[in-house]
Amino acid sequence: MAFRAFYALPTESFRTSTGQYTNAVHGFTNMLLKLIREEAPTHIALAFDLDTPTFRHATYDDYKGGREKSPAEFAGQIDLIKEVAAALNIPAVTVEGYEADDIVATYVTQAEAAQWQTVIVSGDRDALQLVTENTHLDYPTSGVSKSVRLDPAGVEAKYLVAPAKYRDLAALVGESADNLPGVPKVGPKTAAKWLGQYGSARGIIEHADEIKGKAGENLRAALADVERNLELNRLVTDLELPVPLQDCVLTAPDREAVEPLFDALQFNQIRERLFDTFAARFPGAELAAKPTQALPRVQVVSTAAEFTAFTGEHHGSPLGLALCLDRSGESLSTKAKRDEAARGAEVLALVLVPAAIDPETAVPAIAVPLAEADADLEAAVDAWLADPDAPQLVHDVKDAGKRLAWRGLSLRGTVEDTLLSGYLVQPDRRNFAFADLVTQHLGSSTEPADYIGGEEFAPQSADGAQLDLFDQDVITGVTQEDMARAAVHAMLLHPLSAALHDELTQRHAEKLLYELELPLAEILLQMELTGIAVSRERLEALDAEFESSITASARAAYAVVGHEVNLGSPKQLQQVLFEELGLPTAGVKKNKTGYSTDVETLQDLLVKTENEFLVHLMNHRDASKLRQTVTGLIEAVGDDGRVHTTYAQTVAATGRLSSLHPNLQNIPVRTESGRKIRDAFVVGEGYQTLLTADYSQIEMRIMAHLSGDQALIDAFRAGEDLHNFVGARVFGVGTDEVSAEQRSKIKAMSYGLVYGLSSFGLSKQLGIGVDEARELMNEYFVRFGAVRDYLQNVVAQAKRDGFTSTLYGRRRYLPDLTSDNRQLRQMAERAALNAPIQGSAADIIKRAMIDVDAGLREGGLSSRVLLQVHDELVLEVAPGEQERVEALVTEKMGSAAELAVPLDVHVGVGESWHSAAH
DNA sequence: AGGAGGACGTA
DNA sequence: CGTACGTCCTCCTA
Repeated sequence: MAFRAFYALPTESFRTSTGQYTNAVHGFTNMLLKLIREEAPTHIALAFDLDTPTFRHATYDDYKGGREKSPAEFAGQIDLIKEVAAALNIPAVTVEGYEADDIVATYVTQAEAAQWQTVIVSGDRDALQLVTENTHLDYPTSGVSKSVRLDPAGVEAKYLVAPAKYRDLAALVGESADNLPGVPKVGPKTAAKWLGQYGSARGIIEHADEIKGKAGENLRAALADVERNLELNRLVTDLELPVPLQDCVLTAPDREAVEPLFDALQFNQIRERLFDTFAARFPGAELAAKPTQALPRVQVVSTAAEFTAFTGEHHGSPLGLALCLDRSGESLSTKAKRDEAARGAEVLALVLVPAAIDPETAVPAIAVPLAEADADLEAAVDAWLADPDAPQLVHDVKDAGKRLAWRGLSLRGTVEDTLLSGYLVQPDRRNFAFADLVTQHLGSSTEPADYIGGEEFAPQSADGAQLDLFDQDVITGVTQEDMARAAVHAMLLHPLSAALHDELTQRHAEKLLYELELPLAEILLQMELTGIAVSRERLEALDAEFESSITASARAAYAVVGHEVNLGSPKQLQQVLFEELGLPTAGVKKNKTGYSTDVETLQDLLVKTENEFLVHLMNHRDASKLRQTVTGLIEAVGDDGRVHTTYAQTVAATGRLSSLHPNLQNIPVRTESGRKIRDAFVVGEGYQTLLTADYSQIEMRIMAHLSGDQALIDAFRAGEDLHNFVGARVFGVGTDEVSAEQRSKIKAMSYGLVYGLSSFGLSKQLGIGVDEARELMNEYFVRFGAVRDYLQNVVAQAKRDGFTSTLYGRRRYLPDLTSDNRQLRQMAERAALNAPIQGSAADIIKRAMIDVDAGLREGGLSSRVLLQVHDELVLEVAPGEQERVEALVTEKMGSAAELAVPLDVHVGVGESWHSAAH
């Protein structure tokens, strides 16, 4: 069952911050609680195998042979399950030399004798032989959550024989899981037929001579196997058990035993379920989860006076702020539409809750129905939101700020954002939903019911009248439940932000939050709201251009093969390339579906065969990809003629931003036709020009700084062409004698090093031998030895600490560095190599964005930052400000960090993104 | 309808 | 067997 739980749940989602996987523990514990809840057993025991040999191994060397070693992620989870069992006072029984099944068989036999009702829960078919009228088997059908309950009739219906004869059937058929071969070509049906005729396996063996045909021959040849199987699959029913059956009484667990273990396992939701389960089973026991704070009464305010009275009372101390959003899009048919609706959902109401809730006070917390607010109330709310001395706690300030901005409200003065602090604490997490952070960091739930103590949530109107439950007209579109959820959310922001603040303090990351991420969120919000202007005409012209290119190359491709084929389908392409056209498959790389059809493969094939189809296919790929980008952009143009991306500030584990809806960080630039797309990003109405500013070779500079390699530092200080400089030293020639080919090799290697490139990878990329690549790397490291020392040291240090750090102290945790799985470990090593470099670059440009933004404000300039593309900023320059902005951006970006080498910034201006960059 | 897999765009 | 991302398409399954 533990193994089943392991395979049923994703390892990635169940991992503690120390790197221990817990998915099997989680699934198993869950299954156990469900059993206790639904079966209400009086007695319970768990049986485990040991990893030492059993008497069956002594009989048959290859017993259970050929099994794969259990995955590294499973390691330790059985022991943890045993610890869970111990905390719950449930015996976890093992017997030296025997298997779990034998333990089960012994208990069941004793229970039978006492005429108990018993349920066996096991995924091992050997248990089928134990089923009787009083002993049933829960046999899992998928994962650990679904199973069938088998009684004797059920066994017979499913396995064609009565439980008592199942052993005989299995002996004939064989059991692959135990590496026990049976009679060849004899499956359950034949075996069952024979058993019907001769009564038992013994009877069949005695009458083996009478059985006709091929099956009979096979049987006679396999008699020894059948005999052996019969011996091995008989379960032992008279073991000496360390815990007698009558001692396996289910009792209430000790909270003191459960809490520290579940803390260590970082199980929070399941912990509540556990206490609920046992509280229901043992009403007297003091088990219920710690009582949670009551939800405050929430007063719905409808006048500016009520609002300012409340906020005035709490002036200077932070209020938890939560929004009620329009949820009408939730019923849309597809996920894509629902997601889009959710992104654009309006704010209908906001709820404010103070840190200390005084139940005696007339107004402990308030809800403000924006949808119904009059101008005065709206103005009062805006004044409060924008007041820097009226601090708020928020989860996802950028999102909240954007939704408020859509209704003309500006959010300033947010002092804590639990999304951002959650990210800094665990940067590799993908999901920072508020409810998940609460369960993880506070161990409590966000369900309103848990805070209302069984009473219905009952907000009041100003005159103290209780508002009608489920009266959705109280606040337009907002139900009582919505409000209750928002109130819980706003209330929990206080303890959650405190808990996260503590964790940030422990890892010295407060500055990252307060001086980097939080101020940046405000800038990103403005960038998203502003968007970047595009020329619809240019985009549409490109769309048409790429479309005709697609049509032409498709037609030409069809002509070569003689029929139409979906060129966008790798599956159909495999058929055409390797079967119809008969292109050589030797050396072609494979993926899960067969031979790869990626560009690299197509290029290789083209060199080998010069088949024209490949050219048309690649042209088709290029044009399709470009068209996708263009169509996506056209669809994304807003009513203001601008494209508004959203920056994800808590996605990239290294500290980078990512861009989505649409992604403006992957607009083509490498090819000529791709660059035309950048020409469609233009300066907006009322502005003079676009300006791009990018760091040159920032990651290499960071590597020079972090490694302290004097040769590399000198290269940057000399201001020479980096790759020529490095090439000159590696190849032992003058700086101006480095050939173009040498330069490109050096360039590939320099960048590759930042990613943990191997000599194999380098050889593949450069199309040279592995030896030559290794030689090249050796030569490089002879000249730049401190780089090698640094890279090795980063990994070693990360292995000791469990995390890497950037220049600004941003951490990335890499538990896989100590994995037994070589592939996982090596991936983690490369990530460890890269994270400080990529992450420091991310820190630096974030710092620069804040400084540039501040500089623009202080200088009274109305130019603004529009985009960030990892090492590049795109600004929109107001008339007459170009010179000052150029100087400002160059200065602020150049001074964002003090490195051992200069930070070079390249600035360009132009009416489009493309022309500004060239 | 939704997920997996493949492919490919950026730094 | 080079890091970090997001999006699109096709194909398959529920």
